[in-house]
Amino acid sequence: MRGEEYLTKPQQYALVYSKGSSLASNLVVMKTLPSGLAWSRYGFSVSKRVGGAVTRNRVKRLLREILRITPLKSGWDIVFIVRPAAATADYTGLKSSVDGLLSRAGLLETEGRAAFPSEVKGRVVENQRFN
RNA sequence: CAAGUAAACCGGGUGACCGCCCUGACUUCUAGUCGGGGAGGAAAGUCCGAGCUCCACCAGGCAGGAUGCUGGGUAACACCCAGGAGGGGCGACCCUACGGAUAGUGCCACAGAAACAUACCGUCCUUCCCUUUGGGAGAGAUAAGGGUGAAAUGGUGGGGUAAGAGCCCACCAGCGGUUGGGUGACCAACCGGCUGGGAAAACCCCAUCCGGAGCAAGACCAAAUAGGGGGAUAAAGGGAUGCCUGGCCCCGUCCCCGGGUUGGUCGCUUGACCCUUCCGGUAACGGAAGGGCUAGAUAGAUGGUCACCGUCCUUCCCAUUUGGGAAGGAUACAGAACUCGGCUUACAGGUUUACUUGCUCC
RNA sequence: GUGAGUGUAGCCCAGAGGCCUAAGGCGCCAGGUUGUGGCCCUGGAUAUCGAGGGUUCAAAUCCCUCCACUCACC
Repeated sequence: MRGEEYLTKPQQYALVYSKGSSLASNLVVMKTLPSGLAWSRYGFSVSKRVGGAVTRNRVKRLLREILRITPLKSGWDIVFIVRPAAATADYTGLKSSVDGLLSRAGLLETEGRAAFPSEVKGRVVENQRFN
């Protein structure tokens, strides 16, 4: 798999965990960190508490499909941490949950800029202060 | 028809759109176009056995571990097949850690006289004493009966005896021997004497087998750092990795500290492989001929959204012999990571074959 | 991938074939004490010994197979 749009190294995950800001729903927790790159990268963290190899693979495939369709704002590293409740969720449930989180963070390409430009700016400044 | 036993197998299908990984050809210039392929019977648990790679090579001993009726199969096995013995089931059939307890050491709580060599209550005989019915003391015989226990030294019946006892007899169980059958485990017949627990999933003994580490093995390329400090050493030291010994080969060095690296390619899928037919073998399996190529990711591909059809269950309606229609629900266990052979465990539902028992009809 | 370990009451734990119907501490309940509460005293309840099977006369303990969890190494 091409590494351009994905987070692959453990160090990258550790950076987002420690310095990123988080938003949560009942299915997933989203951690975001501005990367300064021209594109956005994302990754998934599905622990064994979610289920066996089959259910964990299925959750990752669903999330990959959702993020393939969804247009993202560029310049962010995003990690989705899956909660055990997502094991029984279907595609539409996960999609609404992820879309809700992304729009709350203002990372959707179309909606985000138009709806909450000021809040997005504020969030970026806040994150940079952490760095 | 019902209940069951044993084997083998399937484990959703078709279509549309949007995607992922590998690969062939073409275009061209590093992205497209057109093809081809893309999870399992357990891929799982990681419980065994191997291949492969490295540890320089070989042999022996100790320790440790594994296996444990017999014969065969296999690359090997704790697996498989066939057979024996024991046990279970009316039966088809199923189950079995199934070597050794006179090689030794230790254990068997409580109860009981006694748990390994013992005599409590008893039974019998005899001597002495108490004047008698009877009682007491002592010497001896006995292992039938009582009682305890999970277990008490063959069982049942008869004879026999002072009372008893394999003391004797018949049958049964066990042991030993002879003969016969079988490659063997073992079986059958006959004879003999009369026989003294359990536990080796307590330590152990016997027989057979086993070197260690693991694809993050290992090889190559690129990049980067150091070319340092300390110690041990020349008839010694080191190089196998539980310990020891011997041989042989290699190194002139070896160990510690410090420093660097987590990129890429190979290994990586043609293999004890799969299918068909024939031959040998009771079978596991082996041999021959012909045909086939069947996932290779690297934060880890094999997916997502729908539509229709299957299969099963429930309810209702039509029909009342099969069946037809509608609505709702269910559609399992589970995801390759070096590769095989097994074992074990999980699994909605279904198919086929052979057989057993019972009921009914001809 | 390899190796090691743990599972016993709500929690922490003892046990090492028979005296285990399982000890102890914290917690819980009831009573006493106190004007009330705490401390204290007395009594009590709470355990399919992770699950299943086997060996044994007898298993929390020995053996086998599963399940869950933890740790170590590269």
